[in-house]
Amino acid sequence: MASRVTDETVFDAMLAVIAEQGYERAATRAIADAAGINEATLFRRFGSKENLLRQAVRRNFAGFALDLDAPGDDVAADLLTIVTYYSRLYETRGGVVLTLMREAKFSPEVAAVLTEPEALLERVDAVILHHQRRGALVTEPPRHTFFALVGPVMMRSIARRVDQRATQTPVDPEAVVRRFLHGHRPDTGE
Amino acid sequence: MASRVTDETVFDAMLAVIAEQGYERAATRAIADAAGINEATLFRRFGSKENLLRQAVRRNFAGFALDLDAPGDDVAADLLTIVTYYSRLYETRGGVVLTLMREAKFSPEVAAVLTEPEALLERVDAVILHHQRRGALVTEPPRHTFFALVGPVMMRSIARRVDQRATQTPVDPEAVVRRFLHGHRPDTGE
DNA sequence: CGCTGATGCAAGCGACCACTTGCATCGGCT
DNA sequence: AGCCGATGCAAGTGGTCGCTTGCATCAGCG
Repeated sequence: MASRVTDETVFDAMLAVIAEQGYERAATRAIADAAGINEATLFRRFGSKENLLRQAVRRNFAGFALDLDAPGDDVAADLLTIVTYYSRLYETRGGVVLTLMREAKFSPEVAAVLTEPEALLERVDAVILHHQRRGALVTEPPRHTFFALVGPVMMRSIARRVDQRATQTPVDPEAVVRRFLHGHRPDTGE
Repeated sequence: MASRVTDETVFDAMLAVIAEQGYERAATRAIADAAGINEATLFRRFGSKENLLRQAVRRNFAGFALDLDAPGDDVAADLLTIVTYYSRLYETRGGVVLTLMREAKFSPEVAAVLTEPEALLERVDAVILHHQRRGALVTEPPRHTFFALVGPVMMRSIARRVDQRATQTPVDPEAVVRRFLHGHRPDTGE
């Protein structure tokens, strides 16, 4: 009874519009149109643009569960879990994620919304620390390790959206982990 | 005669405002204030916001020359040149570069301005290809190599501006290249 | 000294946008 | 059937912003 057009539809519409316009440019009118509802309805249902974003982010990234609770003896396996998660995220929602990350800098509105998904990073930190202590990874601030691991994935996602000539090939998480662990020299014993 | 406030001052002001506000939010009024001139003067001198951006970018990134014309036998040395260049760029102008890259996606105005600095990437491609053919690098699309190399640097620059808890430590280009070539396993012979 | 051209100032125009409001409509519920 | 809440529609409000304009000022140059 809530509505003929579900909230999920509106969330998807919003994320889609943000992906191609950015948050600020994403006019509530355009979001409403994309969702197939009236702009007034959108405000009656969600109150404000910020609140709509918050709900959309929450509902969308809650689904992306990262199974990281029990880091084991296998570095490669754990890193693969991480890379796979982020490459899937960037593959499906890359436009939104990057836009929001950037826009958070100057929009407290956006920043406030992003605090929730950021909690995920702490769990990643823990896993990396675990393997550093085991001696399976170079010791350095875990965020550095994280950036080195995920940076390539993320840059390809950025490039796909900026550069025409960039590869459209999706990232191969196994290759990323292998290169990360063994380096980019050919035939180094892999 | 030209003016008491130089064009360079205005360019710097614009890039500074963009770095913290983004291009769209960077109000011409705010730029003019930051430069210490009147908004009307700004338009009389530069015509439009887009043209101002173009001149600012041109003048600012022309200075960043990349010395890459003669790739040699030393992969590490050539990669170091590349990483050093980009880490310097992100260090000093990271806020602007990333913002513009992202905003280019939905603003043809910005995209048009960025075509010039993009030419640089082709020279980087050539160097990477050269070393791939020499057998010093894994063979893959050169842009992939580039992303894997520079991704970590760039992500740290992004993080510095988004995450409070991120490292403020500047990137060490030598370490980046070493890890890139040899991987993140400790003591792999290096 | 008188001209010229670049500047500052203040006001305004037109466009866009988040958000509101009043009213008619329509669907499900009792 | 009759009610009620959610919707669509259209118009509007107030704010921001790119850009313009008219006028006064001020510096350099002959």
